Amino acid sequence: MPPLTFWKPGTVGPGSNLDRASEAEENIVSYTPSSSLISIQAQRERLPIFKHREKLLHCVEKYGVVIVVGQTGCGKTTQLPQYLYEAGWAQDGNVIACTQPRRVAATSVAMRVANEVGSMLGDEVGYTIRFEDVSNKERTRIRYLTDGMLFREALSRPSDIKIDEVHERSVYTDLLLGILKKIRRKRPSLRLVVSSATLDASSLLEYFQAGNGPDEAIILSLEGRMYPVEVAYLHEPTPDYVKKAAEVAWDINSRQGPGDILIFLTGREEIDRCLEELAEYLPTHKGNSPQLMLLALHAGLTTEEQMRVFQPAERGYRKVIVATNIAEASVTIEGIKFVVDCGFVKLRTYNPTTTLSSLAILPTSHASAVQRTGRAGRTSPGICYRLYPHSAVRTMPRSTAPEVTRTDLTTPILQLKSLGIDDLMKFEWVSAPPAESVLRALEGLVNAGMVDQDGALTVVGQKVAECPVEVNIARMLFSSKDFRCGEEILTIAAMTAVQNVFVIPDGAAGALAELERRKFTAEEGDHLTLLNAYNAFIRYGKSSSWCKSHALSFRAMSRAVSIRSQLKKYMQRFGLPLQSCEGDAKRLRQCLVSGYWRNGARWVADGTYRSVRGNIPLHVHPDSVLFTRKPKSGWVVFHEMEETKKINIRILTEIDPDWLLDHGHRFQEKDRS
DNA sequence: GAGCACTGC
Repeated sequence: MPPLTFWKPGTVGPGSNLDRASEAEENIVSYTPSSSLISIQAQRERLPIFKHREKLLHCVEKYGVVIVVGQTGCGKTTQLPQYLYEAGWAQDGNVIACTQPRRVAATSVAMRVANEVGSMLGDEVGYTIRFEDVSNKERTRIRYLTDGMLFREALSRPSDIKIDEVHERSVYTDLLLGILKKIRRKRPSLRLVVSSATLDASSLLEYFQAGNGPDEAIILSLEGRMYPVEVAYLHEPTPDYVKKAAEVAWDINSRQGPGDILIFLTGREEIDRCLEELAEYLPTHKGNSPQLMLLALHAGLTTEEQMRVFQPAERGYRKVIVATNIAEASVTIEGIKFVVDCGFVKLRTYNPTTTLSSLAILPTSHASAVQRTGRAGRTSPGICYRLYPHSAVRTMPRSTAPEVTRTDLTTPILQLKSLGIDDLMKFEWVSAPPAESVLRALEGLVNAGMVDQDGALTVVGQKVAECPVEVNIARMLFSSKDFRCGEEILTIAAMTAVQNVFVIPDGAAGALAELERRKFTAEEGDHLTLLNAYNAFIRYGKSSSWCKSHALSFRAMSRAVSIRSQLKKYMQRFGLPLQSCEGDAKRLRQCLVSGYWRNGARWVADGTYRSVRGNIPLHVHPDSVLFTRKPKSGWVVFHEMEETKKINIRILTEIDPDWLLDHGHRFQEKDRS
């Protein structure tokens, strides 16, 4: 193949005249390897953050909110809570709560800190995530938890310090920041330490100062410890970044020294195509460069397949990992020296006018690009190849719009209501969602009987707010009492909450898996098919090898078991009976309609459906058992719809259209206007 | 007629 000529001259290789990215954090050095030979205390003191200990404590003393800006690896997650603990902030029954965006982060950090403090996990140092509470009400002083979990506990178990990892602005991060600002007005003794990316720090500062004065908050910058990463750009935009990514990876392999390659693309389809492109290069391999070990990484893979990316390459091999955004923050792979970034990401957006959510491929934000670049500098200096021209950087958004501005707010609004925040227009959002999203959510809640006409939470609304499921699913759980099918609805609720239940590989194995899946197929549709799969999983002893031979994801099935048992506790608490419908699928389907009545759809001659809410063609997702079949009645309800290239509906069940009428009158009045 | 980025309760 021809040598790559599209890079700016000399951008590749050390000492070159590099077209560097401007952001300072890409050029930070000073790395001290930790050694097991030195004491824990000595190791802690070697961390870059240690120099800032006194200053930090001084700030926490003086300001209500301290916004900490620091790099991954500077020690803020493990050290800050300990500094606060050592300085006495966890006395008199107070707890230092530290939130993490993900479950694995909360547990692994808690383990490390427990070790450093010399505590048993769950004693002085503990963690709380869904399904697992390894903490002690009396003794735990430092508690790591997911932000969703802290939000859920928000007003019931007050803590005195909260540390937040807010780079990834999940809905719960935003809700938490909003209510914590409010709580601080009532309880000024509560301290808040918020860790943020450089780009967001000043807007967070303004947010907390607004209405509270300049002494409310301060920004504190910490030094990180990353290796420098050079950044190279294309001269011209590329018409096909998938092909280009493969070309660049092959070029790196023939021209650069050792080090693994990580390629960022947007989805499974692109990943597979890129791997095919790379495979075509393999026969042209020349003796003096390493062989390539090609690996995919996305959430749809089994745990086993995901683990392969962590295994070091064999001698004479170089790993090329082609990944989705999962590798940007959720998963960290050591030994990556070269990053190839396509500059795009698949993002969910929400249109409140149509209540349609879309999955679109959009340019990454600047913050995201920096994060991807940093993946090349974790263990040694690296190079990041951005598959777009330098000029494109200016047109990129500074950071990704927070999730709260691009999602359905039905559940979050219900939860805010249950926390006593009634005047939603006055709620101080860090980033305000579109007013229409808030109105739509309220409207939906009124229609579902969760909120009354005056905007007050109803009795059932208060209960549903506590349930960790979507509102329509919660409605089914409650009406299962009338249809005497609590057992089955509980299972269905759990199964619809997990993703990637059926594992369908490509090629011949995929056809076999398809056959396996048909064994669970229920005439009535996908909900009952999921029910069959779950019951079979239980019947065959929740075995992982059984899952494997029946094309089911053991991970997904096990999660469904956990969710089901959690939801069961809520049903018992609310006095909902756990009756079985004894095979009466009609009752069960009627119960589904009680939750999904807004998602009714009619089959039309071309094989698509039309929603009761509009006349747009809805396409059946190919995973559905109704993909190839017309329902006898011509009507279905569906779990969700999403726009990609077309509008797809997923998880369908055939119904009698008359069942919709009981619910329909409400919708006629409200939604059509 | 053919496809799901990623979390979290």
